[in-house]
Amino acid sequence: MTKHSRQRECIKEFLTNRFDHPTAETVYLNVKKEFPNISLGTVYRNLSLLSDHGEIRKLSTGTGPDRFDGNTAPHYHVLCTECGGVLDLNMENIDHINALARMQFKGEISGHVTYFLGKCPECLSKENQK
Amino acid sequence: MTKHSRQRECIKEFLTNRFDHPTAETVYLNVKKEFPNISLGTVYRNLSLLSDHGEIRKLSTGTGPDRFDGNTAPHYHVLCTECGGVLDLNMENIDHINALARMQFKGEISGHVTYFLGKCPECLSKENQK
DNA sequence: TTCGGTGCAAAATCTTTGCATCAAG
DNA sequence: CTTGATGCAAAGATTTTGCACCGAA
Repeated sequence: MTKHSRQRECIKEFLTNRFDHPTAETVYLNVKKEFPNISLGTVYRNLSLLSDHGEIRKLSTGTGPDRFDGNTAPHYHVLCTECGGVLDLNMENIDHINALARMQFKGEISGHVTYFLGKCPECLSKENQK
Repeated sequence: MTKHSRQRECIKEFLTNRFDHPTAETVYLNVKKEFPNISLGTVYRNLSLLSDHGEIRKLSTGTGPDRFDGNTAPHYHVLCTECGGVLDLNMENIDHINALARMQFKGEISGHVTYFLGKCPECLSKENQK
């Protein structure tokens, strides 16, 4: 029931080649180069659709707009508290914390959302230069 | 430099006695009973201030408005994917994951944000009644 | 031809802010 | 008095949506 769309394909491809977890606005600005008439609404619609289909991942950072990740393999992120950037973290899987949560919870635990806070290498070195 | 304010005191007290992690809107509606003229803006300003001072905690759930917790002791939460409610989880501390993150990250890790996804006991039992 | 997708603009949702006035210290 | 806090309304930021038209199957 989902038809093919060149815009959606372009959005997905863009995300697959970016590793800085861009916002919808950034995706919009870039996809606009290939589709000058595309609208932000279409970008949001496609990002939701791709995310619902598990083809991309949506990241909510608690501050500012949501970000999107073309890498759907399980991994974690670090949110830089200085520049607001989001970096990948290839740390080992920590699904064992789900079991810890289940130990005292009377409902059902299906998973968890975790991201780390800190400073990215760039902001850290700028700081040390002072 | 922070002056005392009866409104802020009331907001804090309200949060201290609620355990369902209300949104700013809910805080507003309730504090309004005591201060009929209070405005949403004042509620937001005070929630930010209290949060900055570490007197309450702000919870971003990735869906819908932020929620606030009067309990500042470290603990985790479960977000019910059915009703959207947020429940406390008194599980053991998992700060060891910060060390795991540091193992491969070249920047600085200061902490983490984690919440679990699942179904609360109420939604789970309603589901089983079908 | 059919029905999902698009562009555009308006609306919805959540939060912040400017400003005149109020009240705590 | 002085200065932070408040109430109100307007503005901001982000995301969603209605609708007429377009394009994929």
